[in-house]
Amino acid sequence: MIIPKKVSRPTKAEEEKILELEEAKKKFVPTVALPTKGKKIPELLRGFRDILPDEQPYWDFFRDTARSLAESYGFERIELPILEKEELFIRTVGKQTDIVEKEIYTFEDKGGDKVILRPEMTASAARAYINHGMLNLPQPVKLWYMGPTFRYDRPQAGRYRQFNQFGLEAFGSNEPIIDAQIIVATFYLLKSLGIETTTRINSIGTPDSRLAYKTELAAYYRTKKNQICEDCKRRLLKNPLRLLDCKAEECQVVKEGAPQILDWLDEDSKNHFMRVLEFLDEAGVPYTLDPHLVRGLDYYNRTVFEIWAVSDEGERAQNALGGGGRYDGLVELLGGREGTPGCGVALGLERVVMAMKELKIQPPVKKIDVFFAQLGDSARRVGLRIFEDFRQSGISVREAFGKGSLKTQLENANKLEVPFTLILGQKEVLDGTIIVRDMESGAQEIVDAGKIVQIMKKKLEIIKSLDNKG
RNA sequence: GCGGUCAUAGCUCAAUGGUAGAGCACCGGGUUGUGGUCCCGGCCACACGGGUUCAAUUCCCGUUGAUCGCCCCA
Repeated sequence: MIIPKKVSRPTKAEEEKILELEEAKKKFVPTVALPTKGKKIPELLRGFRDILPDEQPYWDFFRDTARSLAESYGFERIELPILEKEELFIRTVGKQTDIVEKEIYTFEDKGGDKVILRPEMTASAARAYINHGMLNLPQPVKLWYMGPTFRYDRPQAGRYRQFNQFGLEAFGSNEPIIDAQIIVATFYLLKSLGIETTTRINSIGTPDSRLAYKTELAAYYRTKKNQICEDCKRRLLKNPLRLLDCKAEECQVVKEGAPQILDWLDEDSKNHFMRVLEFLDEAGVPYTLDPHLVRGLDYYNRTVFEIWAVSDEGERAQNALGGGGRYDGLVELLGGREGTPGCGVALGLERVVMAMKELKIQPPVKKIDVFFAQLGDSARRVGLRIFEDFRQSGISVREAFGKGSLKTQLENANKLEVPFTLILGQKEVLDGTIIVRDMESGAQEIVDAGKIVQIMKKKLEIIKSLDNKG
């Protein structure tokens, strides 16, 4: 026997009535959006994300490590505006680059200025160097920065439209040791976080030699046009330097016979590069020579490099953690003193955090010392003051004033893995006492509420000294 | 900007052409004020829009988003 299941669905007439009602609602309550059948939930912009509390330990770990490391290498913090004049980046990053051609957020502000959400920070740093006459400071001027940057790119793992960069910049010295120091500092920064890296490095010489090489390379590839893949045919027209990056099998033979950029370097650049490598050898920092490495920003010259995580599973990492190089023409290009050299690196923080997670690196967690549990309003009132006493004496304390039952509060305390919970009820308030519960053993003692901070201080010290021994 | 894959609770995953289940998480309870285990209950979802159909979470199309590759980069 087949029993058709009854499906309730409004009839035409009913449907019309519903529509009518909804229209009426709109008219009567014009300021309030009424939830209808399709709930409208606010959505994030594509490529943007929230960094939630549970991810913050990774970020704190990075921030703390980066700050102390940068400063121990003599870099000083600079904060740069998020919005800059569009022109700044078109001139420096390069009009033809993908970053400027398709990835920048630009708009006109109310005053009619063409502004841009910064796609990177090196240009801003150079601008600041000029604006504030930093050429009068002892050179090199070494700066570090951290903050959000924006590129309107297609989002992917480790690639967002708003992402955070950390960077080091050194202006005013063309010594190869500066290039090396920046690479070394970056290496040790990531190492301190538990990420082993290797640096792919190359030299692209001066703009002139680079151009000459590019022409030569294109000429070579043009003679082999029928042996290369479709992608490469496109690259040949658009960005010949990228030809050397091709992974297609049919292109490998052609690639091997291609001219090498190192052969086209001028003597000074070649020398400079050799000395950078010598310094890296001396520092014991691993690197791989990568004659195919080119960078997409116009301002680079001589040394260019990328930082890659070394992973056990071979080449799983798709993205470099960071990159950088020398930009000797940048300051002058922006109208600063002729011949002011510079060199820097930038790390993509989302990528660093991603690497930490993949490598299962545990960031240090800030431990809570004491949980304060309360029962009833009088206990809460006293609790507020006790909480403040603890906070001011540097003991980290957590509470759950919003909770009523002791059971729930102890559950919270348990999840936080605190060593001690303080329990304050009606009775204790009247007696001027407070219960101290050892969460591991469950042992409790009743102590004088007036001395609670000193008592807990002692107990915590004992625990800490035991931890250090064990 | 181009191509492939995908979209079910806060998370991880089921099932189904007849409007959906679990585990974890969250909230509450297992008699008076005691956690880590256990038991009970509650909350919460078919991304959005359209089409085919008596009926769509399921099939088709579009949108949005994620993901992988290209491009590029951090």
